[in-house]
Amino acid sequence: MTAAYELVVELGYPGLSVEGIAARSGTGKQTIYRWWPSKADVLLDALATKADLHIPLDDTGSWAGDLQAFLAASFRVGRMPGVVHILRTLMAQAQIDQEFGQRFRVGFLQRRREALEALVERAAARGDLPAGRTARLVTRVVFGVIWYEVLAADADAGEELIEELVVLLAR
Amino acid sequence: MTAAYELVVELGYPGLSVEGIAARSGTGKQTIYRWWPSKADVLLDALATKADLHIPLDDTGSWAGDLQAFLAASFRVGRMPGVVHILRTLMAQAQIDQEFGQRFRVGFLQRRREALEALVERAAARGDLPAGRTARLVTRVVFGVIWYEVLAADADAGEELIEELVVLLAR
Amino acid sequence: MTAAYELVVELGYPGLSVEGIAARSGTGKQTIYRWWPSKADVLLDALATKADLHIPLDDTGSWAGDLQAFLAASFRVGRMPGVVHILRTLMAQAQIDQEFGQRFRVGFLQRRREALEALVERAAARGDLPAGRTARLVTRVVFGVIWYEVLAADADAGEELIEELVVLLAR
Amino acid sequence: MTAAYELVVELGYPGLSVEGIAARSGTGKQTIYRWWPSKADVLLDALATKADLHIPLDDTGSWAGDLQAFLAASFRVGRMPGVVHILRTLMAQAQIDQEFGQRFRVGFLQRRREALEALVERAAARGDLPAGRTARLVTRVVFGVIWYEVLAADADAGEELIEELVVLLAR
DNA sequence: ATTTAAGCGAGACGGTACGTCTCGTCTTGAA
DNA sequence: TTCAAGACGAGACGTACCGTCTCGCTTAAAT
Repeated sequence: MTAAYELVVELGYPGLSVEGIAARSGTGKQTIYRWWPSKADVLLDALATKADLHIPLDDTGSWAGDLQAFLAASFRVGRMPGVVHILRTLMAQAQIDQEFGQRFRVGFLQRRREALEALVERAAARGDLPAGRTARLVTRVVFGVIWYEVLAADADAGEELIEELVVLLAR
Repeated sequence: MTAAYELVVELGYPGLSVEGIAARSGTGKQTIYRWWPSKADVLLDALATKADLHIPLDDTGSWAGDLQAFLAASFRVGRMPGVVHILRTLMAQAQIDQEFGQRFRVGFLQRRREALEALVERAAARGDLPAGRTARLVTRVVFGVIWYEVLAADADAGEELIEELVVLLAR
Repeated sequence: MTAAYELVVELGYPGLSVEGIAARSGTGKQTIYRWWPSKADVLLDALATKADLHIPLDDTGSWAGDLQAFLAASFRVGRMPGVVHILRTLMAQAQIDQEFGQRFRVGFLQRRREALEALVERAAARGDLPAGRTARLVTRVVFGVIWYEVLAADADAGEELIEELVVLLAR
Repeated sequence: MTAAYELVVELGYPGLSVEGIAARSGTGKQTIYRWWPSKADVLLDALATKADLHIPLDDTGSWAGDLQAFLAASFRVGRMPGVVHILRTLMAQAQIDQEFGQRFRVGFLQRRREALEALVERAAARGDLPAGRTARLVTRVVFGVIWYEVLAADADAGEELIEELVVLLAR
């Protein structure tokens, strides 16, 4: 079901209406309102279902390796068709719709931040985290760069950015 | 005129309608459409008019000092009432409305990026830019962190983040 | 069960929904659809059950007396709380819902017409029916006046109308 | 404009929706809501516009003649295609929708009643009104019979009913 | 005593229409 | 000639019910 909405999204637009989702998926509008509080939440579920957003947290043996893997996986997901478009839409809705914003921040953004924080803590425990790289700084820089890329960039980021970030944050 | 819209915005909402702006400012809707292609552009103008977004590019003598000044000024602007709300709304609209997105990226985001790039170039010319801090990396990190703060943060950033960033990017 | 719906009606409105009836009576919607083809039919049954609509056809010895008794009984029923409201609703539904209209006309209106016709025939047999008072004319006039009272009147009819009708139709 | 809705009505049903009226007439829904408080009021206007409901009140010289003319004109209007259907729908809505009911009773039913009352008064002044035919009784009987015919009859009334009524009410 | 089946309450489902809202365009009337 | 005021066509919003459709659960009869 969510898969169907995904399609709507890919073709889709901010001319995406609950009306349209219902028509496309062959359901009534009420059914959608029964399960999701807003169309942004449908999108969020669709994103989670369709694009498996799992970012690997396997121990590569070093902080540099872990960070490199994390960034590479993140950019790989972003290269899937439609994903960037959905991410933009979700972040936009989170600004516009207070309540969805809350859900999005807690259920999505914070969760990802925690994943990265776990990596940072592992590095700290391992002892190969350079000085001054607090979990807070690292998450802000990493997710800041990623989201800025998604929301504000005119050109694709490419591999060099990953490399530069790894050098910056892991020496 | 733009000043009046500002007020609308501060009181305002994403329940901000062209209808409402016109009523509040005592003009007809048509008059607004004559001057701005969308209500987001009104907001953008209002932001430029009301909140002087000038970021000082005066030479403080060192890259660390320049960066520190730049960041401090940026966060100071963000602490003005309503500004963060407007920035969020503009970025959201830029995702939703393709054409405004183009104008916003070129006329606003890129312009600020160029300001910071000028600082980086000055540092490079001066010779006190640490290795690996390309203009591209620095702008992405700085604006990434700022925008992430604006769009995604649950708590205020505070001064420490500035300090950490300066240390990170300027040794 | 029908008694419960009656209550719904008395409190009720044309904001009367099958959903509401089911909730109020503590049953499922399906159960109602199992027994009645539409909510109007529920109302019709409720009317028959709750308000005993029996109109006395006992021989009073004269056509004038019979007619007087018939009219008095009819108006008495109409003065029961809720009955007029239900009658209005039923007649309205009969106009809107073709199939219920059929059932209502045959099973309710016609039945009552036949009762009055029997009275007219008794009068004719007795020989005290004034000239020109055919069964058809009498039923149309009597039920016409009653229903016009129910559907269109702004003020209550009162006793004088009965008297005038008796004089008109029975000399 | 109202003429267009008339068409909707003639094809129409209680499957008549504001949505449908708007689509058919090439307007937006809001425009309809701007001008009429409910779709029943649209119908009422359409009836007044399309079917000229003027009932002649010319003096025929006698009460019997006046009444005969009034009844004949009324039945003639009722024989126009669609008119009976609309009348039924309006009366039904008047029962269901309190506020429209008020408007319908005062602006339509009462107005017609007054027209007939004028005839009765003329007859009284002329002196050829039989005893016992008060204005109230006559209007109730005449409109009662007409509306009963419209709302409850299974077969058409025909001319004999007019004749019988004239005899009954004008000797 | 166990099975079978009917009827039940509950309520999700695909739909339709509601009346409200805002959009961006078009039309007036006064200054 | 300009512009405020606001009507207009369009169409999405979220709500309310419609009538149909499973679901388990409870009886009650038939085995």
